[in-house]
Amino acid sequence: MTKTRTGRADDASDVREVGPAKEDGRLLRGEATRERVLDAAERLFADQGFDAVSIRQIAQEAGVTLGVVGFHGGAKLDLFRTILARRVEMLSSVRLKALDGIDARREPATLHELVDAYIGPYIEFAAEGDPQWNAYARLIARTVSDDRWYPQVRDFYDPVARRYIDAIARLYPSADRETIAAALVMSVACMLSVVASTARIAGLSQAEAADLPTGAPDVRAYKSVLIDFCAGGIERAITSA
Amino acid sequence: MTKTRTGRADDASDVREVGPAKEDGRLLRGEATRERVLDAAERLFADQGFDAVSIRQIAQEAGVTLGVVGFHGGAKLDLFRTILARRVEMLSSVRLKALDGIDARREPATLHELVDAYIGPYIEFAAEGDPQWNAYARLIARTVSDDRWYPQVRDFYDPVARRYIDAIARLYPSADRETIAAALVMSVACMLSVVASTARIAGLSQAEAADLPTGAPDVRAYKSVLIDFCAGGIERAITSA
DNA sequence: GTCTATATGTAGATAGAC
DNA sequence: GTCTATCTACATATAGAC
Repeated sequence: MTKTRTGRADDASDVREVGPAKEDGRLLRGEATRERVLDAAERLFADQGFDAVSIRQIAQEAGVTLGVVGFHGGAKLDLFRTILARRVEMLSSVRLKALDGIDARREPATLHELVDAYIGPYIEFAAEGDPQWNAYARLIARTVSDDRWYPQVRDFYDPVARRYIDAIARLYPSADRETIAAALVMSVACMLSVVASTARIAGLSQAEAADLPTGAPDVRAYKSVLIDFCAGGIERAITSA
Repeated sequence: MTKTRTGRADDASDVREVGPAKEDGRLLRGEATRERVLDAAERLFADQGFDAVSIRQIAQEAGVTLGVVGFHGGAKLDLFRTILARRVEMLSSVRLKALDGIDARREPATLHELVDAYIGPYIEFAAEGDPQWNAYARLIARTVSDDRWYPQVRDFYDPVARRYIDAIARLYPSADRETIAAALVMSVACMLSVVASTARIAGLSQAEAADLPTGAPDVRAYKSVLIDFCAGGIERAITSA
C-alpha cells in the first residue's frame, strides 16, 4: 500500500488548490492537460457513473494517452475525489453568501427566499453555458443518494445544509428539526431530479407516450416550478406535523 | 450475436411468468435456485449498482457457482432486466387499484389521497419486513434517474404515472400538464430519496455532525412527512403557476 | 510532461464433465 | 441442474524511454 509515485496526482486531496495554476496569465502547459483530463473524466462519470467508465475512455475523451491520465489523476478513485472537490467550494460559498445576505437585512426571511438561495445557485450552475458545470451537477446527483459516495461528499455539503436548516427553524420555531431535515433532503432530491430528468418531464407532459421531438428542454424552464414545489412542500410538511 | 444457449435464462424477457413455478405446492429444485440467484443479484445491484457488481459476487452471495448464475440469469444485462420486471407488475397494480377505488366513489378525490395512493404502496413495500422488496425499492432509485436505465423501465412506470397526472389534471382543470408532470417527477424523486436517505435525514437532524448512534431509522417514520411534502408541493406548484 | 509497453488482475461468458 | 475449467477481453496501474 506504499505510494511511490511523485506526480501531480498527489495533490488530489489538497482542496485549497482550487483553480488551475497560472504563470504570466496563461495556463501552464501541464495544467491545461490536467484540466482536460479532469473535465473529460467529469463528463464521463456524470454520464455513466464511476464503475462504467474506464481510464482508457477518459484518456480518449481527453485526447491523451493512458499514462497521462494516471500521471495527472492518480488512481481512479483519487481522480474521482479530485473532481468532486474541485467545484464544491464555489457552490457552497454562493449558497452561504446568499444566506448571509438574507440574514443581514432588517426584514425577516421568507421561506421562498431561503429555498431560492439554496436551490437557485445549483440550477444556475447546471443551466449555465459551461457544460462542465452541468456535468458536475449531474455527478452530484449520483453521489448524494449512494452509500458508497455520500460519505465522501458529506463533509462538503452537510455544514451548509445545517445552516439552512437552522434558518428555517428560526422561521418556524415550533417545528421539530427532524421534519425540517427531511424536508430539506427531499428538496435536494427534487433539485437533483429536475436536472437529471428534464427529458422525463417533457415525455410525461404528453398525454400519450411518444418520442420527444426535440432535445431535452433547458433546466431553467423548471426552476420556478421547482422552487415553488419545494417551498410549498416544506411549509406543508412543517405545519401539518 | 446468435444465441446458442438453452437455459432457463431465455425466459428473461417473458414478463408474464411472474412467480416461481410450483409442483405439488413446493418449489421445484431449479426454481428455488433461480430465486436465490435473482434475490442475491437484486440485493447486490441495489447496494452497489450494476457495474460495481460482478457475476462472481452474485454467485457467492447466492451460494452457487459461477456457471449457475449464467444458467439461470443469462447475460448480466438479462439478469438485470429480469429483476426489474419481476416485481414491477405488483407495484403498478396496487397503484392502479388504489386509483380505481378513488375514482369509483361519489365524492371527488383529494390531492392528498392521490399522492398517498401513488407513493404509499412504494413506501409500504420498501418498509415491509421482506428485505428483497427494500432492495428492489432502492434499485428503482438507481434506474429512474439514469439515462442508461430509464429507457428500460419507462414502459413499466410511465403509463401508471400518466393516469395519475390525468387524475390530478381533473382536480385542477386550469393547471397546465407540464407543471403537473414536473411536480409528479419531483414527487417520485422525494419518494425515492426518502428510502435511500433515511440515514442522511437522521444525521442532519442533529445540530452538529455526529456519528449516528443507531442504524438508519425505518422508512415508515418519514411516510407522512413525505406525503405532506409532495401534496403541498404539487398544490403550490400548480396554483402559483 | 508525455508516451509506449507491459505486468497483473479480474471481468463476462460458455463448453463440457458429472 | 449444477459444477469445473478455461477462453478471451479488458481493466488498473506503473516502469522506463523520450
